[in-house]
Amino acid sequence: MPAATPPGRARSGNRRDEAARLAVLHAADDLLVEHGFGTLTIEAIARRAGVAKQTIYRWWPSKVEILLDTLVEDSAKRLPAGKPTADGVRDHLRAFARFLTADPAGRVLLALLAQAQHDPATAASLHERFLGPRRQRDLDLIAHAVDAGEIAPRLDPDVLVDALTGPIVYRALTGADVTDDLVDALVADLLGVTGRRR
Amino acid sequence: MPAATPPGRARSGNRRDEAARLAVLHAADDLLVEHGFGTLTIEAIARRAGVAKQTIYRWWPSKVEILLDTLVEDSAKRLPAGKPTADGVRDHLRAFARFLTADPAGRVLLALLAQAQHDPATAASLHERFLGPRRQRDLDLIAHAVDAGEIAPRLDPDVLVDALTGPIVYRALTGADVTDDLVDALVADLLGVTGRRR
Amino acid sequence: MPAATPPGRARSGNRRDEAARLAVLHAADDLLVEHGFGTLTIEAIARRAGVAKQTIYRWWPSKVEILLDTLVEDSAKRLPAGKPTADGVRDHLRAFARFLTADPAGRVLLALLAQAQHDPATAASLHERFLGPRRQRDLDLIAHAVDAGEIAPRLDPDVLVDALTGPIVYRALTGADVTDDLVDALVADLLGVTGRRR
Amino acid sequence: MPAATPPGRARSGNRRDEAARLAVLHAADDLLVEHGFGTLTIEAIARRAGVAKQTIYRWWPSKVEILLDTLVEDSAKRLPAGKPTADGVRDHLRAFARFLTADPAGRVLLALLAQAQHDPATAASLHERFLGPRRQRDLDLIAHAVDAGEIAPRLDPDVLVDALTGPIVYRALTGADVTDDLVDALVADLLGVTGRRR
DNA sequence: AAGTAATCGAGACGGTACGTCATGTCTTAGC
DNA sequence: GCTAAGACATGACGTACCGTCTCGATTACTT
Repeated sequence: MPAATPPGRARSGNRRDEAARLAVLHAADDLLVEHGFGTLTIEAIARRAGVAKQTIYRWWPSKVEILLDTLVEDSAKRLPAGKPTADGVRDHLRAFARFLTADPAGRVLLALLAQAQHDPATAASLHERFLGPRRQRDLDLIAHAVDAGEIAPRLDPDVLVDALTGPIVYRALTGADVTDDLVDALVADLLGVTGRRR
Repeated sequence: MPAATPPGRARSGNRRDEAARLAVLHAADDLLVEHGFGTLTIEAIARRAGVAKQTIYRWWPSKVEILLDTLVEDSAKRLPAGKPTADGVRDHLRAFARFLTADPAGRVLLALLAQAQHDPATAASLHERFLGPRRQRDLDLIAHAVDAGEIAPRLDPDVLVDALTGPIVYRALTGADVTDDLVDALVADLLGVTGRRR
Repeated sequence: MPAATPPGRARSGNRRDEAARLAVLHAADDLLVEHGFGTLTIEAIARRAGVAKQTIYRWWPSKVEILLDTLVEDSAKRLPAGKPTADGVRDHLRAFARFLTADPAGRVLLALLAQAQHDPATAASLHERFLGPRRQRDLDLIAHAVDAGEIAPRLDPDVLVDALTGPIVYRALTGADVTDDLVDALVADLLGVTGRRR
Repeated sequence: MPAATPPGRARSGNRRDEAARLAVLHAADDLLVEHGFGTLTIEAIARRAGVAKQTIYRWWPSKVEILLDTLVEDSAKRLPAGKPTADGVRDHLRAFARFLTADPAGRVLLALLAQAQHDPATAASLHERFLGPRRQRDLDLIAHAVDAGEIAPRLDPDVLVDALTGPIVYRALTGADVTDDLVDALVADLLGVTGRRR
């Protein structure tokens, strides 16, 4: 039966095992959500993923990079680019707030932001692979909205991004909830919405 | 010579050794600043402080509580209450920004905020001993300034506190600098300064 | 009851735990006999002894030194000094042959002699702690027997010791048995027994 | 140019590669002499021989068998059969002593004899491929010399072989030197040389 | 003044996880 | 069908800290 699924252990060979890669990412994600970063050890990930420790060390330099991989993949799915309108910016921030507080992948971001305080290498990776690109996208979004005459913020764009993102992240970090009302209030106060949209 | 200082090891006895307590706090602080939270172990603190491990375990339930002790003591010295004027609020935030980015004790706060993401017990302690009291003092300060007619914010006080604190903390967390200009811009945009000021 | 055995866990403190020391020695001995040197790992010894790995590393630099400890202690019990007579030398060698082939501690000696081929450090330790002293005792025994006129070997003492020990060890190493008859034949041929004997 | 030596990697095909076989044997031999048995790993042999690990596993069941191959090939070259005279036996033993102490292949024999203590499979292979045949040749040599009236040993041939071989091997195992004088003394004392010699 | 109690430095203990290495099995792909 | 290359599960290595414990010395409060 040439086309049948090979019985038992059937992958492996000379090339990277995609199944193992995914098993590691999912195991890391699950363990983080279930037991927190503190007990998230390489050994536990390996056990949970049914993968050898060495397979993890072969492909990832640290558990932080595993989490970054999951963050980058998950955030790409869950955080689509916003439209350059006042509503678009508001929805973009609402989605980010929900991501941080309700999505497992948001827990990953908070954990990495935390770990970055303890470890410069984590800080560098996090900036390069997530924070930097995201900030650039936010800046672009705002610039486009300004160009379109949708918003007229009084603050410098570089400050504005942090004035919007900072409170949301800070609330998430301190365990407070981040409601749509809160996001809307920030948007209303900082964006200088023009025209018909209140 | 019966009254002479005994050579070598000389105190100890029935009461808590204040010198040991201070040695532990300073050792923890120093090690955090020098090598980061990652390598901050109880054993390293004990070594650096010249104290037995058990002496630490007798008085502190975890290294987090050691850091909280240093944070509470240091922040009381470095973060005096602000005056309920527009300038007072501005200075208060400027001092907080400087504390976070330039003061060793600020590094402790960032480390604890980070650790709180990994460990609920840290989160609880940090709220109870630092974040809660500080937020209350911020709310009081703002309320007094509003009562005095110094400021007229459009945002709800509870949101306002995070709108001011959040960006500062977020910048510190991401390693960006927090200039007086940035603080001033936030203050100007969010506080609705009245009267002679601006 | 002041003389009673302390209840529960009663050892430890800042002094070495004799129970742990013995547990390690016995575990090593047992595992060697049961499964051989190849599977004798520090981890297995720790598991079997119910002891932490670090406790082993604290006191022994390698598994070889553990075995040497058991060898030295056991051989002292099982290999009493012989009397400086022709019969004494014969009994001494018979006991050694039995030790090598039938006694678990003899297995330890063969394993160490083997390991010494693979590792110079083992060779050095084995000489210092066992082979050297034993050779000296053999030389003394022979010298006394010669002085007493009990034996009159034609070979130089230094050669004689190896001429007697070598065949016994070699037979043990190659898995052959070492009978009393074989020992007696060697003794008869090499010792030049004098006087009333034979 | 079809007949030219292909550049770079060039042989292979569907027959066993003799060059690879020799490379493995030499690599094993070299590594044993250079770094000892302890660091002699399959991976190291493969690296040194410039051969894939699997190529080794395909042809040899263990590193012991690799060494046995080198031992059998080398000892055939370096240990010619002795002549059935008193001098022949003496020269035979002198050559064996030199083989053990000075020849790399002798180191291989000692290593295998050692490994045989740790592993019954090694013991079996070593007996079958080296020790057994060699013992038989020794017995034959002695029997012929006795028949020829060259020697008249008092010991049983089976004991005699070990009485001659044992001390030499034992000295080699314990790192002592094995001089011609020592061999000659043993021969003189055990062989009962007759006739014109001595 | 003797006894009691809590402190301290020291460090051994049973554990868990670390990151590295070698094992022997397997697959891919070139010749 | 052989080869080199190398991914994989397994498991031991020796190290670092964990948090608990026992020790012996020291010093203060009790009677």
